Amino acid sequence: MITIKEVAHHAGVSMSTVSYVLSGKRSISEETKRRVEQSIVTLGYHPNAGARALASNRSRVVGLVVPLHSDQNMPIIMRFVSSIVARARDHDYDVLLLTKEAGPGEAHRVIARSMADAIVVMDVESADPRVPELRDVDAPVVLLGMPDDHEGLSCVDLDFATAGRQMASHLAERGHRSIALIGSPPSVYQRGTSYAARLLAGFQGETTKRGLLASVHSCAAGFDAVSECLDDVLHPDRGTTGLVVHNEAVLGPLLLELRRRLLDVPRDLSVITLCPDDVAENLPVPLTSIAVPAQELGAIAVEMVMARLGRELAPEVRLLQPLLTDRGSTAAR
Amino acid sequence: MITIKEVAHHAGVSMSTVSYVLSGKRSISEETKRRVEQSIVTLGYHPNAGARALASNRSRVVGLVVPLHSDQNMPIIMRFVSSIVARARDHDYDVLLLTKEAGPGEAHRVIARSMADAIVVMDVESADPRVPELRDVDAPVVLLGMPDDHEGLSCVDLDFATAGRQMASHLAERGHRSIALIGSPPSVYQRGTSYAARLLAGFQGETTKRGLLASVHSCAAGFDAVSECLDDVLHPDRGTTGLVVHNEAVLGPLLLELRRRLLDVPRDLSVITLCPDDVAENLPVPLTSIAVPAQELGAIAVEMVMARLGRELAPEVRLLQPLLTDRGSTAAR
DNA sequence: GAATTGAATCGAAGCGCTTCGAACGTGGTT
DNA sequence: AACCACGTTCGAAGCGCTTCGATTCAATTC
Repeated sequence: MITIKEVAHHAGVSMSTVSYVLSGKRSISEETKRRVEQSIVTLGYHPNAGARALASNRSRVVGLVVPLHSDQNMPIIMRFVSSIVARARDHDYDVLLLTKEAGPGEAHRVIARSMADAIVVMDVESADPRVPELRDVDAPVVLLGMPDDHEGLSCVDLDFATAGRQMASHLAERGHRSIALIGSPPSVYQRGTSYAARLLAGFQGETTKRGLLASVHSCAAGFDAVSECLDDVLHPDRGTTGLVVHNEAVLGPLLLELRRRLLDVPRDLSVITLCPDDVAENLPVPLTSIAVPAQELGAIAVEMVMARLGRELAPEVRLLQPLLTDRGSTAAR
Repeated sequence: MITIKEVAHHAGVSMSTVSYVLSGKRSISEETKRRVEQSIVTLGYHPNAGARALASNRSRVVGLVVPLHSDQNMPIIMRFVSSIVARARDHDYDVLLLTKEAGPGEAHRVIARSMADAIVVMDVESADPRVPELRDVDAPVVLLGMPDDHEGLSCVDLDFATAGRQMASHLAERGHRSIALIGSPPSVYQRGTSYAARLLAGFQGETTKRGLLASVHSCAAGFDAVSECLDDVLHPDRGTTGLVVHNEAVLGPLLLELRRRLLDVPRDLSVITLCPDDVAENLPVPLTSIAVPAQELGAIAVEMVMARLGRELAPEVRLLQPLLTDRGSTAAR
């Protein structure tokens, strides 16, 4: 193993000079810098992370708590992970993989052992049991998702309430008077997944305000469940003409089932949804949708964490405003 | 931060004694051990990972290279990740998340810097460009998947060739004389995904040996692609009566489309597939299938890596034998 | 009773790096 | 000519841990 000492010797300078060339924390003459960099390449030097962490009190690692068993939405979780890793690497940070399933305390463990400098937590729920523990973690923590009680914690999330409102408005403005929300399976609501509840609240607030007829349906994945759900949604008594779907897993089967029933989107039924853009684009019928900006949310989480590494910064909640893309799946009536 | 020194002082022993209590590498009297452990709890001591790594030359971290942008199969990738993290934690190891997309060299970087003691690489392809680089990594490396040229490398994978053979046999033994394989989209074969090619080879070997009529179809996800593919598969000239599906994403639409065409499984068409057990169980028609033993493969990868940490061990290829579960989706004819 | 053993513990030398204060020129000020 | 300031560089003191003799002491052996 090549050490900084050998590099120093090879370049004819002291260890500290090499260190300063690497960190840029003190000015070094061009000539010396060149020589040192040359030696580093020639010898194939790689700084030892442990030694660095020990001396500098910084591991250059962020811990990421990922829900690995989550029943659904793996692809979208991966988008988050992917953007978080990429942004962290931009800051020359690595990512330590912690699992939600391993329980709380994982975050505390890696911080207490100085394995990581900060923590990002994904898939945070309304009454997430991890939240209290996270408050006690002695390092910057950023949550992806917003628990009900987020006092003293930094969070990033999509503004689901506004998204709910916006989708309801979108239909209302096109003259729909009776609309339905197809949401996640009951388990998601029971678990108190905060985003589902917030979207629902926004949706209901808006429909109430506008005096629309609104029904809400919890729907599991699977073709039979979807078909059953549609029976309910489309019951003649309701006169439903617009559909808000907040359940990615259901979109494919739903559109198929509508086709099977010879119902055209948007002629017979307007549909708007919340899902990643490329999903909305690649459905049998492209859907007007609000995007889940996984990339941006991940990037912001990393930015927030990095900003809090050096200085003491107040906790902050950042709600990304929803962005609606019209793909023509909603019609006026 | 509580250090080992403070623990030692609190317990009235030397630092080394505390260290030996923790590592168990030398015998310590019951009495002393008790006192030290008590002090550790009282003071809330957590060993500093960097210092430990520096002194012991072991980071207790394994690097895991994950394909984060992979077009498909995120859920199954997560299963692998999940089992790898869990098994690594069993060995008191943490997992550093590296992405396939960040390029090769990531593995080398973390090893050279002593950020990790070993590397596990997922989603290895036939002619994986990472393979040559991995040979030069100065640490144990285990591949999940088997590149064509795996000399000098340790690999774990399902025996896809046998799986292909086995599925063909299964249908042949039930009297099917003309069968079809529905595989992954062309991109997967072009990319040279090793498992797809191996399954195909096994399938073709077996059908040839048995003198069956066999057709092979590459099929993209999406309902239209599936429908089109079925037109081809079920063309009357072929007389296809049995279907082998090696493309998880296609299963749902496929079964739906068959239902739409009023074809009953297994009465009109026998179907057998390779996918995780719970997927096979939860389809509209439960399918007879060969399982993708993600848990086991992940666990074995970790075992292999751990076994190679201390001693020098020869590279090894381990192919898990396929396990077929009959769910009644294939009939005799 | 001296010598031998082995269990239990201690002390100190690193592991490879960062960082702080000091030192050394050099050039510009007074 | 003495002084200061500044840009560069060096030396050394840690950072918190592991590990390798060395030491101690009691139990055993001859």
